[in-house]
Amino acid sequence: MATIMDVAKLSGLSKTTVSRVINNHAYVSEEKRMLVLKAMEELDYYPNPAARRLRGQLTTTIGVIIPKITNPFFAYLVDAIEQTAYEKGYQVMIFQSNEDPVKELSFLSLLKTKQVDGIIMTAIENEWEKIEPFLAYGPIVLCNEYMNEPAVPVIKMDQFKGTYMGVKHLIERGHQKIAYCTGGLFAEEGKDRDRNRGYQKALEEAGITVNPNWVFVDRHTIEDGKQVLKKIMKMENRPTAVFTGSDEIAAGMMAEATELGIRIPEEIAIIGFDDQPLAALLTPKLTTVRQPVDQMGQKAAEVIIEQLQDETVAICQYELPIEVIIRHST
Amino acid sequence: MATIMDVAKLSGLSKTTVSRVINNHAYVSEEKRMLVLKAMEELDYYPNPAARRLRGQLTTTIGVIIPKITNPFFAYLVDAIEQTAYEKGYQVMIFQSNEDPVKELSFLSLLKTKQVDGIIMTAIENEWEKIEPFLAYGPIVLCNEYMNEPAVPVIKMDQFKGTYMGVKHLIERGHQKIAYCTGGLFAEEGKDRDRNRGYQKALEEAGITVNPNWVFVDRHTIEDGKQVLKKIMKMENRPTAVFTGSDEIAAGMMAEATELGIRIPEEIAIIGFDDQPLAALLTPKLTTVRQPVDQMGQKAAEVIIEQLQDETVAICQYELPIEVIIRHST
DNA sequence: TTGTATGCGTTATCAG
DNA sequence: CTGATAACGCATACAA
Repeated sequence: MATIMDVAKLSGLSKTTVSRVINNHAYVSEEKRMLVLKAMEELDYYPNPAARRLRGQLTTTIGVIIPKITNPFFAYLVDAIEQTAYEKGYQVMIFQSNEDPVKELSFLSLLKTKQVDGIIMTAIENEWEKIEPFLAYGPIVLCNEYMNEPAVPVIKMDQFKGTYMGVKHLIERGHQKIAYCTGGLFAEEGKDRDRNRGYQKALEEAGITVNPNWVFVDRHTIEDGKQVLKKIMKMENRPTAVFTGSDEIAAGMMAEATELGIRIPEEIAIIGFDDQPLAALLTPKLTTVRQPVDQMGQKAAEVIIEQLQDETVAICQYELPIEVIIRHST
Repeated sequence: MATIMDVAKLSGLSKTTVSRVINNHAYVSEEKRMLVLKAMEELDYYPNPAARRLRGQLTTTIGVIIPKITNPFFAYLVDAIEQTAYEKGYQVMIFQSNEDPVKELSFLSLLKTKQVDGIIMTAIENEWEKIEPFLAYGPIVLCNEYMNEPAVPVIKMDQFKGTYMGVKHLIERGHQKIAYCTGGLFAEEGKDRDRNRGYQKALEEAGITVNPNWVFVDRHTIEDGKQVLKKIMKMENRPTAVFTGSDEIAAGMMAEATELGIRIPEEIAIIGFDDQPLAALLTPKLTTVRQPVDQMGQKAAEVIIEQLQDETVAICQYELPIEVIIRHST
């Protein structure tokens, strides 16, 4: 590995001058700049990131914290971020928290030693009070999650509206008994709070009251979906439609329904969330709420890079549109 | 961030001694060791990886190069690797090559500056001659790919057998006209060569000759699958079964078949590859060749860590079992 | 406009 | 058994 010293020697100049051209400083004569550039080329020189980090420099590295890469939603999100970052000359490091707050904190602390210049968080496992101090070491951007304090840039989707529209679609189809399945809790605050409100609002407007028996919390996987469907089918008074928190859950429900010989949407209508490729492959094709995951990833990358390049840039919130894709499961 | 110097001061010892206890060197009295440990604890000290890297030290970081994270096969593979590595105290960095040889090389060169201690490659985009030199900087483990030279550890699955068994299953079901769909080329060497051989062997044993019109190369996506099915359906003399290179392709074919009102498996039987969660969600459920991706990822992580911890360890090849999961699409 | 000297946090070498 | 010192590669304050 060629070092800055090698370049200096070959070009007959000092380390300092070489460093200056690397970092595009002013006060370098065009003539010497060329000399340096030529030497760099010749030696295939590339600055050692470890040395830069040790100096506390930025290194065009951004970290992305995700709960789980096997969740397609996050895989696509990461892909979009990576794509955009790469085009702008940034590398991304992917960290799986597995929803473990301790891991999340340990990833955040990578900022301290400049292992990463900034971090995009796509979920939040800790109290904001625990996360906030890390801002001193580098920018944090929230993507797909948000806090009420406007201390950091946020890129999110209008989950309230998405859910509202999804449930409304069900109502328009004539359903009155609509179950609700969420990855979070059915609470005023915390995860999926906006979705919860969207569900409630839509029902309320139609003069329907929430039936707590039909609210399923903390459901994530295909297996969860299967269980939920089984549960529903055992109920005496059962819903005719269900709004789910992800296409996976919806897929699990559909698989179980097929197993049990229950017809969709005739006996039970199902709507998903995300619009993953999977959705269009199911039979019947799944009606779902599309999240513009590519746009979101792209925006998140753009915003954090902007923060990195210009510390004074304003802190904004971005809300991306969301839409219901009507197929054949409702 | 506390540094080694802070620890030294607090414990009343020198940097050197502190460094010695960090690295478990011999020749440190139990008494001072305790002093140091206590100070480290108190200051929440953690060695700066950048400094270590600069010194050319190992840093318990392993890199994984994958083509594309949105491909569920690789998402699950990465997840398994990450899980295993984490348990053993290693972090993993994920790099997407997007099948770009240049990117692959740039990731490999991270070894030079010890950004990563070792690399697991899950695909190979360059000639081995280009990759081989990087071995001088750290171990490389091949996972899901292999070269004929035994210079590096390899963890692979018996793709030959998997394909052979899959095609044989089709033959046992009475099919004689069996199409073949691969992500690589239908060549003696290169990507998917073992699968090609498995297909040929199974046909040969049954006295069937390969029909080149029924061989589809370089197919990867759901969309590709749809196209292939359309093509097949337009043929005058068309196959009654098709062996596909991935569950995605199979899913695409099935979706298109449903669209066209073609019954599976009656009119055309389809077998997938991978056994992704998706496979059991399709209608009919997809018969597929299961790849033990979790085991493979785990083994890959174990092997590279072994290499890292003991340079003299033997270079082995591991071949994992593979099986046909018979469901309802064949 | 250019160069010298210093320090970032570690570990290795060598002397005590 | 312990400690001072140099070196890893780079960027900056300061000098020239």
